[in-house]
Amino acid sequence: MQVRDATARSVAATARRSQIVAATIDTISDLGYRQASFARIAQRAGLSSTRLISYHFAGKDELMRAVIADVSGEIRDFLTERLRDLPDRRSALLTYIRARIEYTATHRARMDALMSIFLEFRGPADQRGDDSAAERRTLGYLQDLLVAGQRSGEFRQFDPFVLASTIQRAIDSLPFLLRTAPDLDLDSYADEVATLFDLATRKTP
Amino acid sequence: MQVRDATARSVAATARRSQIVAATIDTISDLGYRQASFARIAQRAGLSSTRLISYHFAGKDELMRAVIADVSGEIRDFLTERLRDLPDRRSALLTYIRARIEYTATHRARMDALMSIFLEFRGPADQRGDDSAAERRTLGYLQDLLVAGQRSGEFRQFDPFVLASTIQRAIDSLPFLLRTAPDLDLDSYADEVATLFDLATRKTP
Amino acid sequence: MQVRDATARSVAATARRSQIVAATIDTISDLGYRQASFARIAQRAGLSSTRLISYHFAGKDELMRAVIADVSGEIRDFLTERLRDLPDRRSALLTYIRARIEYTATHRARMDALMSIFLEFRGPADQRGDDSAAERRTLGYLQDLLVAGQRSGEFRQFDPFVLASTIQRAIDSLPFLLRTAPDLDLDSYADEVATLFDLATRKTP
Amino acid sequence: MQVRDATARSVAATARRSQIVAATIDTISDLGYRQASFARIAQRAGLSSTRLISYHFAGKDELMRAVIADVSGEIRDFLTERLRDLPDRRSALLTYIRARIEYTATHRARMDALMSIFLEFRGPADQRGDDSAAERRTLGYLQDLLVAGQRSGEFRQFDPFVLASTIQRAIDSLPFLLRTAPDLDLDSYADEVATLFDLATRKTP
DNA sequence: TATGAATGAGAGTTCATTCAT
DNA sequence: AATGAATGAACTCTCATTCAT
Repeated sequence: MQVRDATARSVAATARRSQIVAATIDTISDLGYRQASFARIAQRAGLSSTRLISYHFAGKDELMRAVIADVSGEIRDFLTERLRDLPDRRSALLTYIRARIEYTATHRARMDALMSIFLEFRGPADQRGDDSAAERRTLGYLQDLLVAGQRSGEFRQFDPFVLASTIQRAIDSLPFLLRTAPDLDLDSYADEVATLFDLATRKTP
Repeated sequence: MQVRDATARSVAATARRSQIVAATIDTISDLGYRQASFARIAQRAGLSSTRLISYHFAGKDELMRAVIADVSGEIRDFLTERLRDLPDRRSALLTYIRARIEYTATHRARMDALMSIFLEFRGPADQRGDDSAAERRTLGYLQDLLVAGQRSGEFRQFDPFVLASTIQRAIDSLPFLLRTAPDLDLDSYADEVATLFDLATRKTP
Repeated sequence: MQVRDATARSVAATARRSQIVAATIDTISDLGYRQASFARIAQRAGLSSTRLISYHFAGKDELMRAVIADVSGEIRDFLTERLRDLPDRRSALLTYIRARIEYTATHRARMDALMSIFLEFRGPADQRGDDSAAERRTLGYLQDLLVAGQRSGEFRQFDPFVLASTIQRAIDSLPFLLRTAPDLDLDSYADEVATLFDLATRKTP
Repeated sequence: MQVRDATARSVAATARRSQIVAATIDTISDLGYRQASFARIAQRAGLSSTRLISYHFAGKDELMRAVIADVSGEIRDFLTERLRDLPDRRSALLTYIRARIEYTATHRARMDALMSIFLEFRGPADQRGDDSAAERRTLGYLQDLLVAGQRSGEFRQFDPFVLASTIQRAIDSLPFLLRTAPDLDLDSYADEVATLFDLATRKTP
């Protein structure tokens, strides 16, 4: 019998799940999604058998969804905190960009794992429509922000979808960039990207 | 004895390799990298056994490298043709962006497969250093272009690496964007992206 | 300490056992014996863990034996009631056939489960000798009846074992027949089978 | 790559498949369907790994279908031979019954395996509609025979479906009967069953 | 009377690759 | 240039059961 009902779950079970999720994140970050088998995750978590993972998660998909929920929930909280009380859309946009980059900088493994999973799930095209909910939500936030800024006259006229996508990709791909260039100065990187999209969105004088 | 030396290869062998490479591209594009097993590729190529693939390619890696060589070679030719005789760096940048998007639009499966492979190879960090040669070459071209434009005074001062990366990602991620939005109008998409990066690079008035 | 001695069992424990037995019957009837795992039975019984089943029953075999006892006891009572005060063996035989079919018609799930278990238990030849006690008992009843009828001159001379087996199978297989033909008219089915075996057993004129 | 196309298969592959099918029949007959795992079948066939079974058969279902095809094909040939040139329907019916019983007597393991598979496949109700094709074909033959005999005036009026089912079950259950009574005299068994259904079908004088 | 957590054994299946011809 | 047969390793997942409380 497995523990599948998220509403009622014991403290011990929650702790185990967290432990497994953490091991999963580390494993994916180090070895990539494909190498992150139950066996390797169990090994890293110090578990004697993969069976315990199957016990706590209905399957690999549910485990990955748990990772997504865990990380993207944390990001949401982080962003919510940072995006509070901002005077205008331009500040919101630039803060969003900087905050996302900062989070990536300070949570490399988590972001790396999250993006690896997204890529993997997006794999067999259209097949996993529902799983990218969190992703679409974020894209939606950006798009809404851009539209609002256009309406308020802060931004020039552009296609909000294209801009939002481009911004999103620029940030989302940072974990992969960090693999090739782990010593990248992320402060100046954030400055550059913020400036880049500021220039790309502001009303041309 | 197997045929692995590219310098001396018969016509028949070359044809077989091309056939397998084409089937690989289609399979990856349709099912994603992970589902693109030798069995599925062989099936699509109409081969009775996976053995024939192993015979012509030393391993999965070599097969994927062959796909990369095939597609990125074609892209290089396409770009070389388009980027000839341009008056200035700005034209070169915008033409590069438009040309890459056009190529993606007219060769969806090829680009999808190429990007899927790049992502997969990039996976187990640092492990596949050599395989992204083609990728770095492209990034290098963009970076050189941007640096030259800055020197000539056409572009503002920015970090060429960051800009080049962002442009690259915006274009590279198009195949994945097309999975979610296959009906995207790629003409206007090209306009938007070109404008975006024009504004982001030009000297602020 | 677990409760396995049928002689002393509390009301609550008995109720739980009945609940589990009922869920087992439904599960087997719906999904077949093989799919009737503890997990699925627990789910249907509304239990949070398979542990509770293991607690009340020493193992899967004991659970199945409980189902057999439950259902075959009910059948025995039903038949005892119907077979009371019959004038001759012929009436007894025809009434037995009709009563068994009627019980099957009005207790489809129970009979389906019972027969599924019998078939499963009979599986690994000779291995489960003791479990088919109830089955042999029924066969014995039929056989005794036929022998008595032959002695009294009501039936012709035939091998009582063969006849009893054939009658038994004709009735026992009804649940499986109902899977393929759920809309079978069981009244006329009973008529046909009763007539069939009446003709097969009566003294040829 | 697996061998799945029945039309073109090498001699060696056919031999291997036959060997595996034979081992499967023995295993099922000895241990029952459930215990007949690939591991046990491989062991009995003298193969070093279960992998070879998976290589020759797409899955467990295909293996079982191969067993069904093998055995039921043989039965069909056997019956076709026996049922040739019979003067009337009554002879056909009695010959059919005797021939089926004789085949069962002389091919116990094969029939045992066949019936075990049928029962297993029939398991998850309705789910495997197509697999019992061979079964329905046989039932159809019997039913047609009975109808023809009624039209020609050889048989009394009864429901052909009920009679056919009962005859079928009486014969099909013989392998299971043989498990409990392996020393059953099958010659006299055949006599009894033939007489039984002769009386049950003939026109009452 | 009941529970959550954990377990070892085994299942079928997929994978890229190799042997011998 | 090509082939059929075979392989070992690894995969996720299910099973009934037991431990400790």
